[in-house]
Amino acid sequence: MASARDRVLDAYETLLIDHGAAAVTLDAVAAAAAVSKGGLLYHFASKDALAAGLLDRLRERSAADADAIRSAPDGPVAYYLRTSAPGGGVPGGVTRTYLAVLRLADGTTSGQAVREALAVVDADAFAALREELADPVLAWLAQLVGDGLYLRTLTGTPLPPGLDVEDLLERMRRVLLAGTD
Amino acid sequence: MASARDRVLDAYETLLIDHGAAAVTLDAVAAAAAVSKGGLLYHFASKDALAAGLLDRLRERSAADADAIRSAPDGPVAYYLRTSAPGGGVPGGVTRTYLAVLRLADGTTSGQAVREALAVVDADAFAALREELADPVLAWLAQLVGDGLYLRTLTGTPLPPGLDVEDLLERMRRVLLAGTD
DNA sequence: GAAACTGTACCGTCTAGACGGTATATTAAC
DNA sequence: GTTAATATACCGTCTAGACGGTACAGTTTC
Repeated sequence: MASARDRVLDAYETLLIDHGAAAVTLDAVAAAAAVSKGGLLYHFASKDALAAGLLDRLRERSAADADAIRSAPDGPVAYYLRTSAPGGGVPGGVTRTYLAVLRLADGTTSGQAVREALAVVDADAFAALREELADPVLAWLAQLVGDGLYLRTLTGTPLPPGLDVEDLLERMRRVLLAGTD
Repeated sequence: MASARDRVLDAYETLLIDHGAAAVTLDAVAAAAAVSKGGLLYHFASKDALAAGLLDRLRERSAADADAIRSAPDGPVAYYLRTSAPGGGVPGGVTRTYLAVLRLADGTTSGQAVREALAVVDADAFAALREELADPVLAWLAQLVGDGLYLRTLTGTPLPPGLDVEDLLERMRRVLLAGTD
């Protein structure tokens, strides 16, 4: 069994993604992590500290993902789009943490810290995409497409009927090749 | 002065966008709308009814926007991207309502209704974009770029340095023209 | 005179966080 | 080498405050 601290963060992510920020109470997180409320507060002294812990995890995983994206066999763009897409069941790793953090992106209290963490992740991804695409506008375009997919994953909006991510990838490849002329 | 009902919905939007869903209490909405709590509850019998009222407004404005997008001088794509972009100060109209509703898109209670409303708006936009772009993959691509901009607006993530929406638009025009061959 | 409010007082529920307690492992004292 | 002290990792309960919603009597607007 994973450490209690990790289990708490996992449960926090799950609750954020599946039931939204409103459903996230300390009691609910503790119950989902199979930890007592006292135990939870031992590891994270407050709800804000819990959020800060998730941001730390996001930064860690984003940094670790930077290596994966650079060494992806199909290239950064394909990797980025595939991991952003709603299909493929429950996302894991950075994507999961990223989606959970998006749910925290209110304008409230620690909202500033959330925005800064998201900005770092986006900047990392942009840098990784630029390794494949020298043209910054094209890299930005590719990233925005991926972000659009993220938004759909976040809201649960279905894909247009008859289309899937591979169609999109194929077209993106053509667009990007043509753009590098 | 606008009708109290409209002022309540305006205040609700503002609170959602500027301070997040957590800050939205009935008291806060009433105060921001310069309406008594009793008056608020006269128009919207519960918090759920208030959310439902915002979804109604979103559907109305989305339908009204369908006309605007079709008759946009630069074409649907340019219109969609420009109104999605974070720049240009506080957004108004559909964009504003859409961003507010995104903040409601938790996995909770009325989350199902929210997702359905967002799906309708997205389907409307997709249909409008397809009037300019016969190829569904290209239309989807254009929409995803716009949605990526929405996500940035939502999270307040800054644009990549040295780039703006017009750079993106110019590149999109080239991509889309090349794609229609 | 009805519709559209205002203003206030109140209730029940939920929640964050405080707090005190427990079990065990490690270290220090003698 | 055993006793004492300390640190770590929790558990379970309690409380003060916030929030949604009710109730209702009065006031303005048309």
